[in-house]
Amino acid sequence: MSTLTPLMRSFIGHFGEMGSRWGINRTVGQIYALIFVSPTLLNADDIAAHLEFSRSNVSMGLKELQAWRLVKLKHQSGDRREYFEAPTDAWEIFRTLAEERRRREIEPTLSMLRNALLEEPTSPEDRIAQERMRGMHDLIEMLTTWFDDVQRMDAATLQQLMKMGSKVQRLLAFTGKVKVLAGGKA
Amino acid sequence: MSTLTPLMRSFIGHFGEMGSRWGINRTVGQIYALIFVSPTLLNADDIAAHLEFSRSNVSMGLKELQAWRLVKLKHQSGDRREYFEAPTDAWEIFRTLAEERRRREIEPTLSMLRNALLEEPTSPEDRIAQERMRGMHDLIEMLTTWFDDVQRMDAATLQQLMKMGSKVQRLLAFTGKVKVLAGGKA
DNA sequence: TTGAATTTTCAGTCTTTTCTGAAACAGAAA
DNA sequence: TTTCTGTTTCAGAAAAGACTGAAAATTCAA
Repeated sequence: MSTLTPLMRSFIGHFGEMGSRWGINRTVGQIYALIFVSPTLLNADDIAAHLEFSRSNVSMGLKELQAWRLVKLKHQSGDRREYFEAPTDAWEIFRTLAEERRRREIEPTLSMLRNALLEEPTSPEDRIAQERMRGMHDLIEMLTTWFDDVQRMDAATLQQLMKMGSKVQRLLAFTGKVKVLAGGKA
Repeated sequence: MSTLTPLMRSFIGHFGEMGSRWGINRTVGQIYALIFVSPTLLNADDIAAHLEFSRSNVSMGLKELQAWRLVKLKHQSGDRREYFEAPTDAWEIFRTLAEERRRREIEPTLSMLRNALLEEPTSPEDRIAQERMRGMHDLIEMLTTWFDDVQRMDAATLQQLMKMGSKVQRLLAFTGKVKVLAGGKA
Protein backbone atom coordinates (compact mmCIF):
# COMPACT_ATOMS: atom_id res chain seq x y z
CA MET A 1 0.00 0.00 0.00
CA SER A 2 1.82 3.07 -1.15
CA THR A 3 -0.85 5.70 -0.72
CA LEU A 4 -4.10 5.93 1.16
CA THR A 5 -7.46 5.63 -0.55
CA PRO A 6 -10.05 8.39 -0.08
CA LEU A 7 -12.12 6.01 2.05
CA MET A 8 -9.23 5.47 4.41
CA ARG A 9 -8.40 9.14 4.46
CA SER A 10 -11.84 10.11 5.59
CA PHE A 11 -11.88 7.44 8.29
CA ILE A 12 -8.49 8.52 9.56
CA GLY A 13 -9.44 12.17 9.39
CA HIS A 14 -12.52 11.54 11.46
CA PHE A 15 -10.58 9.75 14.18
CA GLY A 16 -8.20 12.67 14.27
CA GLU A 17 -11.01 15.17 14.72
CA MET A 18 -12.80 13.09 17.34
CA GLY A 19 -9.60 12.37 19.23
CA SER A 20 -9.91 15.25 21.62
CA ARG A 21 -13.51 14.38 22.50
CA TRP A 22 -12.41 10.84 23.21
CA GLY A 23 -9.59 11.92 25.46
CA ILE A 24 -6.72 11.03 23.18
CA ASN A 25 -4.95 13.47 20.93
CA ARG A 26 -5.39 13.96 17.22
CA THR A 27 -2.19 12.22 16.28
CA VAL A 28 -2.93 9.17 18.38
CA GLY A 29 -6.42 8.93 16.91
CA GLN A 30 -5.09 9.02 13.38
CA ILE A 31 -2.38 6.48 14.04
CA TYR A 32 -4.93 4.12 15.51
CA ALA A 33 -7.33 4.58 12.62
CA LEU A 34 -4.57 3.93 10.11
CA ILE A 35 -3.48 0.73 11.80
CA PHE A 36 -7.09 -0.36 12.13
CA VAL A 37 -7.98 -0.05 8.45
CA SER A 38 -4.65 -1.09 7.06
CA PRO A 39 -4.72 -4.55 5.50
CA THR A 40 -1.04 -5.06 6.27
CA LEU A 41 1.08 -4.78 9.38
CA LEU A 42 2.72 -1.38 9.61
CA ASN A 43 5.95 -0.23 11.17
CA ALA A 44 6.62 3.18 12.64
CA ASP A 45 8.20 4.49 9.45
CA ASP A 46 5.22 3.44 7.36
CA ILE A 47 2.97 5.31 9.72
CA ALA A 48 5.13 8.43 9.74
CA ALA A 49 5.19 8.39 5.95
CA HIS A 50 1.45 7.90 5.47
CA LEU A 51 0.40 10.49 8.01
CA GLU A 52 3.33 12.86 7.54
CA PHE A 53 4.15 12.98 11.24
CA SER A 54 7.62 13.10 12.64
CA ARG A 55 9.11 9.77 13.51
CA SER A 56 9.28 10.65 17.19
CA ASN A 57 5.67 11.71 17.28
CA VAL A 58 4.72 8.32 15.89
CA SER A 59 6.83 6.66 18.54
CA MET A 60 5.00 8.52 21.28
CA GLY A 61 1.64 7.76 19.74
CA LEU A 62 2.39 4.08 19.48
CA LYS A 63 3.49 4.02 23.07
CA GLU A 64 0.20 5.52 24.12
CA LEU A 65 -1.82 3.13 21.98
CA GLN A 66 0.04 0.24 23.55
CA ALA A 67 -0.73 1.63 27.00
CA TRP A 68 -4.39 1.59 25.97
CA ARG A 69 -3.86 -1.95 24.67
CA LEU A 70 -5.41 -0.94 21.36
CA VAL A 71 -2.50 -2.06 19.19
CA LYS A 72 -0.34 -5.10 19.37
CA LEU A 73 3.32 -5.44 18.60
CA LYS A 74 4.28 -8.06 16.03
CA HIS A 75 7.60 -9.12 14.65
CA GLN A 76 8.09 -10.15 11.05
CA SER A 77 10.68 -12.84 10.62
CA GLY A 78 13.83 -11.49 8.99
CA ASP A 79 12.96 -7.91 9.82
CA ARG A 80 14.21 -6.18 12.90
CA ARG A 81 11.62 -3.47 12.87
CA GLU A 82 8.54 -3.53 15.06
CA TYR A 83 5.24 -3.93 13.28
CA PHE A 84 1.85 -3.07 14.67
CA GLU A 85 -1.64 -4.37 14.23
CA ALA A 86 -4.98 -3.54 15.79
CA PRO A 87 -7.50 -6.19 16.79
CA THR A 88 -10.40 -6.11 14.36
CA ASP A 89 -13.01 -7.80 16.49
CA ALA A 90 -15.26 -4.97 17.59
CA TRP A 91 -16.31 -6.69 20.82
CA GLU A 92 -12.73 -7.13 21.84
CA ILE A 93 -12.00 -3.48 21.15
CA PHE A 94 -15.04 -2.43 23.10
CA ARG A 95 -14.02 -4.47 26.10
CA THR A 96 -10.48 -3.19 26.09
CA LEU A 97 -11.71 0.36 25.86
CA ALA A 98 -14.22 -0.15 28.64
CA GLU A 99 -11.63 -1.69 30.93
CA GLU A 100 -9.07 1.01 30.35
CA ARG A 101 -11.54 3.82 30.77
CA ARG A 102 -12.77 2.26 33.93
CA ARG A 103 -9.27 2.04 35.29
CA ARG A 104 -8.37 5.59 34.36
CA GLU A 105 -11.59 7.50 34.66
CA ILE A 106 -13.68 5.66 37.23
CA GLU A 107 -11.52 3.85 39.77
CA PRO A 108 -9.74 6.97 41.03
CA THR A 109 -13.08 8.61 41.69
CA LEU A 110 -14.47 5.56 43.39
CA SER A 111 -11.50 5.48 45.68
CA MET A 112 -11.76 9.19 46.47
CA LEU A 113 -15.45 8.70 47.30
CA ARG A 114 -14.72 5.75 49.53
CA ASN A 115 -12.28 7.84 51.53
CA ALA A 116 -14.69 10.74 51.74
CA LEU A 117 -17.38 8.43 53.10
CA LEU A 118 -15.11 7.18 55.86
CA GLU A 119 -14.80 10.66 57.33
CA GLU A 120 -17.03 11.56 60.22
CA PRO A 121 -19.19 14.50 59.08
CA THR A 122 -18.58 17.48 61.32
CA SER A 123 -21.35 19.77 60.15
CA PRO A 124 -24.82 19.66 58.60
CA GLU A 125 -23.29 20.70 55.26
CA ASP A 126 -20.91 17.81 55.35
CA ARG A 127 -23.71 15.47 56.19
CA ILE A 128 -25.60 16.57 53.08
CA ALA A 129 -22.48 16.46 50.94
CA GLN A 130 -21.71 12.96 52.11
CA GLU A 131 -25.22 11.79 51.36
CA ARG A 132 -24.84 12.94 47.79
CA MET A 133 -21.42 11.40 47.49
CA ARG A 134 -22.85 8.16 48.78
CA GLY A 135 -25.48 8.20 46.05
CA MET A 136 -22.76 8.69 43.46
CA HIS A 137 -20.53 6.06 45.02
CA ASP A 138 -23.24 3.43 45.24
CA LEU A 139 -24.32 3.85 41.66
CA ILE A 140 -20.79 3.69 40.31
CA GLU A 141 -20.06 0.64 42.39
CA MET A 142 -23.21 -1.06 41.16
CA LEU A 143 -22.49 -0.26 37.53
CA THR A 144 -18.93 -1.48 37.69
CA THR A 145 -19.86 -4.67 39.52
CA TRP A 146 -22.50 -5.31 36.89
CA PHE A 147 -20.00 -4.63 34.18
CA ASP A 148 -17.58 -7.13 35.71
CA ASP A 149 -20.30 -9.74 35.76
CA VAL A 150 -21.40 -9.11 32.24
CA GLN A 151 -17.89 -9.00 30.93
CA ARG A 152 -17.44 -12.61 31.89
CA MET A 153 -20.15 -13.67 29.48
CA ASP A 154 -19.02 -14.68 26.02
CA ALA A 155 -19.69 -12.35 23.14
CA ALA A 156 -22.46 -14.51 21.72
CA THR A 157 -24.53 -14.58 24.90
CA LEU A 158 -24.00 -10.91 25.42
CA GLN A 159 -25.09 -10.14 21.91
CA GLN A 160 -28.18 -12.24 22.35
CA LEU A 161 -28.98 -10.46 25.59
CA MET A 162 -28.55 -7.08 23.97
CA LYS A 163 -30.72 -7.89 21.02
CA MET A 164 -33.40 -8.78 23.47
CA GLY A 165 -33.15 -5.28 24.88
CA SER A 166 -36.02 -4.32 27.09
CA LYS A 167 -37.79 -7.58 26.36
CA VAL A 168 -35.54 -8.99 29.07
CA GLN A 169 -37.73 -7.17 31.51
CA ARG A 170 -40.89 -8.94 30.41
CA LEU A 171 -39.07 -12.22 30.29
CA LEU A 172 -37.89 -11.74 33.84
CA ALA A 173 -41.35 -10.87 35.06
CA PHE A 174 -42.54 -14.06 33.40
CA THR A 175 -39.75 -16.11 34.95
CA GLY A 176 -40.58 -14.61 38.30
CA LYS A 177 -44.07 -16.04 38.02
CA VAL A 178 -42.73 -19.38 36.92
CA LYS A 179 -40.40 -19.45 39.87
CA VAL A 180 -43.27 -18.74 42.22
CA LEU A 181 -45.41 -21.46 40.68
CA ALA A 182 -42.54 -23.90 40.78
CA GLY A 183 -41.74 -22.90 44.34
CA GLY A 184 -38.30 -21.47 44.19
CA LYS A 185 -34.66 -21.03 43.30
CA ALA A 186 -33.44 -19.76 39.95
CA MET B 1 -22.10 28.75 53.61
CA SER B 2 -19.21 31.12 53.88
CA THR B 3 -16.28 28.77 53.37
CA LEU B 4 -15.84 25.24 52.12
CA THR B 5 -15.26 22.32 54.44
CA PRO B 6 -12.20 20.08 53.90
CA LEU B 7 -14.51 17.30 52.71
CA MET B 8 -15.95 19.55 50.01
CA ARG B 9 -12.54 20.82 49.08
CA SER B 10 -11.20 17.39 48.44
CA PHE B 11 -14.23 16.41 46.37
CA ILE B 12 -14.00 19.58 44.32
CA GLY B 13 -10.27 19.18 43.92
CA HIS B 14 -10.68 15.68 42.60
CA PHE B 15 -13.22 16.75 40.01
CA GLY B 16 -10.82 19.40 38.90
CA GLU B 17 -7.99 16.95 38.44
CA MET B 18 -10.15 14.39 36.66
CA GLY B 19 -11.71 16.99 34.42
CA SER B 20 -9.25 16.56 31.59
CA ARG B 21 -9.65 12.78 31.57
CA TRP B 22 -13.38 13.23 31.39
CA GLY B 23 -13.20 15.66 28.50
CA ILE B 24 -14.16 18.79 30.38
CA ASN B 25 -11.71 21.29 31.76
CA ARG B 26 -10.54 21.69 35.30
CA THR B 27 -12.64 24.76 35.98
CA VAL B 28 -15.82 23.19 34.70
CA GLY B 29 -15.21 20.08 36.79
CA GLN B 30 -14.75 22.13 39.93
CA ILE B 31 -17.79 24.26 39.31
CA TYR B 32 -19.89 21.16 38.85
CA ALA B 33 -18.53 19.51 41.97
CA LEU B 34 -19.22 22.63 44.01
CA ILE B 35 -22.81 22.89 42.84
CA PHE B 36 -23.29 19.18 43.40
CA VAL B 37 -22.20 19.16 47.04
CA SER B 38 -23.54 22.52 47.97
CA PRO B 39 -26.62 22.34 50.20
CA THR B 40 -27.88 25.67 48.88
CA LEU B 41 -28.50 27.09 45.44
CA LEU B 42 -25.54 29.09 44.21
CA ASN B 43 -25.24 32.05 41.89
CA ALA B 44 -22.31 32.82 39.67
CA ASP B 45 -20.75 35.21 42.16
CA ASP B 46 -20.91 32.66 44.96
CA ILE B 47 -19.12 30.20 42.72
CA ALA B 48 -16.48 32.70 41.68
CA ALA B 49 -15.88 33.57 45.33
CA HIS B 50 -15.63 29.98 46.56
CA LEU B 51 -13.36 28.77 43.79
CA GLU B 52 -11.49 32.03 43.23
CA PHE B 53 -12.12 32.05 39.50
CA SER B 54 -12.87 35.15 37.50
CA ARG B 55 -16.50 35.92 37.05
CA SER B 56 -16.26 35.43 33.31
CA ASN B 57 -14.65 32.06 33.68
CA VAL B 58 -17.55 30.98 35.86
CA SER B 59 -19.97 32.25 33.27
CA MET B 60 -18.29 30.13 30.58
CA GLY B 61 -18.20 27.11 32.83
CA LEU B 62 -21.87 27.38 33.69
CA LYS B 63 -22.74 27.70 30.04
CA GLU B 64 -20.89 24.49 29.34
CA LEU B 65 -22.50 22.67 32.25
CA GLN B 66 -25.88 23.76 31.00
CA ALA B 67 -25.02 22.47 27.54
CA TRP B 68 -24.25 19.14 29.21
CA ARG B 69 -27.56 19.44 31.10
CA LEU B 70 -25.73 18.78 34.35
CA VAL B 71 -26.94 21.89 36.12
CA LYS B 72 -30.31 23.54 36.18
CA LEU B 73 -31.11 27.22 36.31
CA LYS B 74 -33.38 28.33 39.13
CA HIS B 75 -34.72 31.69 40.06
CA GLN B 76 -35.19 32.85 43.61
CA SER B 77 -38.17 35.15 44.05
CA GLY B 78 -37.11 38.70 44.75
CA ASP B 79 -33.61 38.13 43.36
CA ARG B 80 -32.69 38.82 39.80
CA ARG B 81 -29.58 36.71 39.83
CA GLU B 82 -29.54 33.25 38.34
CA TYR B 83 -29.05 30.40 40.76
CA PHE B 84 -27.89 26.94 39.87
CA GLU B 85 -28.47 23.49 41.22
CA ALA B 86 -27.36 20.04 40.15
CA PRO B 87 -29.67 17.02 40.19
CA THR B 88 -28.67 14.74 43.05
CA ASP B 89 -30.23 11.54 41.82
CA ALA B 90 -27.29 9.49 40.58
CA TRP B 91 -29.34 7.58 38.02
CA GLU B 92 -30.57 10.77 36.50
CA ILE B 93 -27.03 12.11 36.28
CA PHE B 94 -25.83 8.89 34.72
CA ARG B 95 -28.54 8.98 32.08
CA THR B 96 -27.88 12.57 31.21
CA LEU B 97 -24.19 11.92 30.90
CA ALA B 98 -24.74 8.85 28.79
CA GLU B 99 -27.10 10.67 26.44
CA GLU B 100 -24.82 13.61 25.98
CA ARG B 101 -21.72 11.53 25.43
CA ARG B 102 -23.60 9.48 22.93
CA ARG B 103 -24.69 12.55 21.06
CA ARG B 104 -21.22 14.10 21.06
CA GLU B 105 -18.88 11.16 20.92
CA ILE B 106 -20.74 8.38 19.21
CA GLU B 107 -23.33 9.71 16.80
CA PRO B 108 -20.83 11.60 14.62
CA THR B 109 -18.79 8.45 14.22
CA LEU B 110 -21.82 6.34 13.46
CA SER B 111 -22.82 8.74 10.76
CA MET B 112 -19.31 8.81 9.29
CA LEU B 113 -19.30 5.02 9.23
CA ARG B 114 -22.71 4.87 7.57
CA ASN B 115 -21.44 7.11 4.81
CA ALA B 116 -18.26 5.11 4.40
CA LEU B 117 -20.27 1.93 4.05
CA LEU B 118 -22.38 3.39 1.27
CA GLU B 119 -19.31 3.88 -0.95
CA GLU B 120 -18.61 1.25 -3.54
CA PRO B 121 -15.20 -0.21 -2.66
CA THR B 122 -12.81 0.35 -5.56
CA SER B 123 -9.92 -1.82 -4.44
CA PRO B 124 -9.15 -4.87 -2.34
CA GLU B 125 -7.79 -2.59 0.39
CA ASP B 126 -11.01 -0.65 0.52
CA ARG B 127 -12.94 -3.86 0.70
CA ILE B 128 -10.99 -4.92 3.78
CA ALA B 129 -11.24 -1.48 5.32
CA GLN B 130 -14.97 -1.46 4.78
CA GLU B 131 -15.36 -4.85 6.38
CA ARG B 132 -13.66 -3.61 9.52
CA MET B 133 -15.68 -0.45 9.53
CA ARG B 134 -18.82 -2.53 9.22
CA GLY B 135 -17.84 -4.51 12.31
CA MET B 136 -17.36 -1.29 14.20
CA HIS B 137 -20.56 0.20 12.86
CA ASP B 138 -22.68 -2.83 13.68
CA LEU B 139 -21.44 -3.09 17.24
CA ILE B 140 -21.97 0.60 17.94
CA GLU B 141 -25.42 0.45 16.46
CA MET B 142 -26.29 -2.58 18.56
CA LEU B 143 -25.00 -1.03 21.76
CA THR B 144 -26.84 2.23 21.22
CA THR B 145 -30.09 0.51 20.29
CA TRP B 146 -29.77 -1.59 23.41
CA PHE B 147 -29.08 1.49 25.44
CA ASP B 148 -32.20 3.16 24.07
CA ASP B 149 -34.25 0.16 25.07
CA VAL B 150 -32.80 -0.09 28.51
CA GLN B 151 -33.11 3.60 29.11
CA ARG B 152 -36.85 3.36 28.88
CA MET B 153 -36.96 1.07 31.89
CA ASP B 154 -37.52 2.75 35.23
CA ALA B 155 -34.62 3.03 37.62
CA ALA B 156 -35.97 0.35 39.96
CA THR B 157 -36.24 -2.32 37.28
CA LEU B 158 -32.88 -1.42 35.91
CA GLN B 159 -31.30 -1.63 39.31
CA GLN B 160 -32.88 -5.01 39.90
CA LEU B 161 -31.62 -6.22 36.54
CA MET B 162 -28.11 -5.01 37.32
CA LYS B 163 -27.98 -6.58 40.70
CA MET B 164 -28.81 -9.82 39.02
CA GLY B 165 -25.71 -9.39 36.90
CA SER B 166 -24.66 -12.49 35.09
CA LYS B 167 -27.35 -14.53 36.77
CA VAL B 168 -29.58 -13.14 34.05
CA GLN B 169 -27.86 -15.53 31.72
CA ARG B 170 -28.83 -18.60 33.71
CA LEU B 171 -32.28 -17.28 34.17
CA LEU B 172 -32.65 -16.84 30.44
CA ALA B 173 -31.40 -20.31 29.72
CA PHE B 174 -33.98 -21.57 32.16
CA THR B 175 -36.72 -19.48 30.56
CA GLY B 176 -35.70 -20.81 27.20
CA LYS B 177 -36.41 -24.32 28.36
CA VAL B 178 -39.68 -23.25 29.86
CA LYS B 179 -40.64 -21.64 26.61
CA VAL B 180 -39.86 -24.78 24.72
CA LEU B 181 -41.86 -26.90 27.12
CA ALA B 182 -44.72 -24.44 27.04
CA GLY B 183 -44.52 -24.30 23.26
CA GLY B 184 -43.63 -20.75 22.51
CA LYS B 185 -43.81 -16.99 22.70
CA ALA B 186 -42.18 -14.98 25.48
C1' DT C 1 -37.29 55.79 28.52
C1' DT C 2 -33.42 55.66 31.80
C1' DG C 3 -30.56 53.38 34.76
C1' DA C 4 -28.99 49.87 37.94
C1' DA C 5 -27.99 45.07 38.31
C1' DT C 6 -26.47 41.15 36.19
C1' DT C 7 -24.68 38.22 32.49
C1' DT C 8 -22.06 37.48 28.27
C1' DT C 9 -18.58 38.30 24.95
C1' DC C 10 -14.07 38.87 23.35
C1' DA C 11 -9.21 40.30 22.53
C1' DG C 12 -5.17 39.54 24.62
C1' DT C 13 -2.26 36.95 27.97
C1' DC C 14 -0.88 33.04 30.24
C1' DT C 15 -0.59 27.93 30.64
C1' DT C 16 -0.61 23.46 28.98
C1' DT C 17 -0.14 20.22 25.56
C1' DT C 18 1.59 18.61 21.35
C1' DC C 19 5.15 18.09 18.08
C1' DT C 20 9.76 18.16 16.21
C1' DG C 21 14.76 17.32 15.34
C1' DA C 22 18.81 16.06 17.40
C1' DA C 23 21.04 13.15 20.31
C1' DA C 24 21.16 9.14 23.20
C1' DC C 25 20.18 4.45 23.52
C1' DA C 26 19.61 -0.66 22.35
C1' DG C 27 20.54 -4.64 20.18
C1' DA C 28 21.77 -7.68 16.33
C1' DA C 29 25.21 -8.60 12.70
C1' DA C 30 29.75 -8.31 10.94
C1' DT D 1 34.67 -4.93 19.29
C1' DT D 2 32.55 -1.80 15.84
C1' DT D 3 28.89 -0.86 12.82
C1' DC D 4 24.48 -0.71 11.32
C1' DT D 5 19.52 -0.47 11.99
C1' DG D 6 16.09 0.83 14.45
C1' DT D 7 13.67 3.04 18.80
C1' DT D 8 13.23 6.31 22.57
C1' DT D 9 14.09 10.44 25.03
C1' DC D 10 14.18 15.19 25.64
C1' DA D 11 14.69 20.30 25.28
C1' DG D 12 12.72 23.70 23.00
C1' DA D 13 9.38 25.49 19.29
C1' DA D 14 4.69 25.71 17.88
C1' DA D 15 -0.08 25.18 18.57
C1' DA D 16 -4.07 24.75 21.26
C1' DG D 17 -6.65 25.75 25.14
C1' DA D 18 -7.88 28.15 29.37
C1' DC D 19 -8.40 32.41 31.86
C1' DT D 20 -8.87 37.30 32.66
C1' DG D 21 -10.52 42.11 32.75
C1' DA D 22 -12.85 45.39 30.31
C1' DA D 23 -16.53 46.47 27.65
C1' DA D 24 -20.94 45.28 25.52
C1' DA D 25 -25.30 43.37 25.97
C1' DT D 26 -29.35 42.08 28.41
C1' DT D 27 -32.93 42.34 31.73
C1' DC D 28 -35.92 44.24 34.84
C1' DA D 29 -37.70 48.15 37.69
C1' DA D 30 -38.90 52.63 38.17
